[in-house]
Amino acid sequence: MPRRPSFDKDELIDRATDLFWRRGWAGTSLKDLENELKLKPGSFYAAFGSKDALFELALDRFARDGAKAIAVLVNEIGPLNALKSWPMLSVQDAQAPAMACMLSKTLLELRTHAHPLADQAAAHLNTFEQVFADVFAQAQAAGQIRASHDPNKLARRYQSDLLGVRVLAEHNPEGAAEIAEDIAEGLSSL
Amino acid sequence: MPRRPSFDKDELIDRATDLFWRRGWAGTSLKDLENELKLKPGSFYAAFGSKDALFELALDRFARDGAKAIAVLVNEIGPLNALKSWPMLSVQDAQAPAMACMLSKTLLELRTHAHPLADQAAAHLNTFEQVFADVFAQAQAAGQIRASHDPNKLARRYQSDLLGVRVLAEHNPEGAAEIAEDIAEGLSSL
DNA sequence: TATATACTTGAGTGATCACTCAAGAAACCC
DNA sequence: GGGTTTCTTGAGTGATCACTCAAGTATATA
Repeated sequence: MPRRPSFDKDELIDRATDLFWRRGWAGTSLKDLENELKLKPGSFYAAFGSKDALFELALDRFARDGAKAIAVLVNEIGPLNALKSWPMLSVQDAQAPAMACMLSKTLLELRTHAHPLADQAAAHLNTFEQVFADVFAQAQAAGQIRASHDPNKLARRYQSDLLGVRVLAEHNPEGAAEIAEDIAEGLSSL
Repeated sequence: MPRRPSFDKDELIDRATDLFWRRGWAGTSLKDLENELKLKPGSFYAAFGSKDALFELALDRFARDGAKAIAVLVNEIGPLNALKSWPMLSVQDAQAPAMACMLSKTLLELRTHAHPLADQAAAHLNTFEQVFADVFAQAQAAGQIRASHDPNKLARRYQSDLLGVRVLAEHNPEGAAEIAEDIAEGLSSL
């Protein structure tokens, strides 16, 4: 009996994620979303409920895709090589809407407004830290990194380095590539 | 013959800088500024011309104050100790409106909109990189860091580390303090 | 084909955005 | 104190914000 929607909701979330990542929360208007998703306001609200609800889906999508990419990389080239490659990949992804991490952009934009989406971004960042800690632990288990290091602390420093180089990449891509190389080299002496 | 303004423009710029640093560009409305600066719209526009013009003054103020603080620190405790202290000071400044650097916040918020203020922020970041390079060079001249290192590259990596730890500090102050300590320790082995 | 059940449309909501401007108030020189 | 000049005030500008909703349309079952 029901009429079926003419769009693939999943693909719409992908497109919205790109838009939000590039333009930020305040920088993306409903009109922008309507144009990008080819949805009239009524359909938009029927499908997603609100701009913030869609932004939350976009944060989840961004985090899910990132975690998946890291897992694939670990599987393909091993934990240490994955950690060494990731910074350069992050900083040189020509397809990415922005160099900086969407989570850090959201955190910086909304934290001081006490907006729930900032907490959501922070939670995802913590999850990534745990993901990195797991990969460091795997590298230790494989004898690639000395067991005396605390994988949680390595992960925290790694994430800090990653956040920094991705901010740098926004205005100095070449410099950022150099630093990404440095970060990778630094992992060799652990 | 002329009536003199009842406010100290310089002090108003300080207050505006705090507000912009905390809330960001889109997150600070004219109404916010009017409340904070106790200025009616007419006076505001007579004094500053536009929101963007004041934001530009605020970026300049932020950069000037930062450069001044670093210079004072170098003068008081020497170049290497200044570099070692700066990350922890940045991350633990209880008076600061936000942990993250105002320049990086502005860059991330406005770069993808091709807003002139993003270029302004990027230019200030480059200036800071040069300031750090000078301090590294001073540390080398004082024999505190090996001369074989390229001070420009050290400065770039240092700034990347600093940007990262200040983003981290937004949602994990304790972790950020640990990393700030790490960054300082890393400078000892140069 | 008739009917039920969605999905789609787009004009319209009040709120807020950055900003303007004309009129009034205050300070200075003579 | 008169006259000039500037500062201050605040109501008001059109534009845009996120969002609503009633009417129209398409699709599935019966």
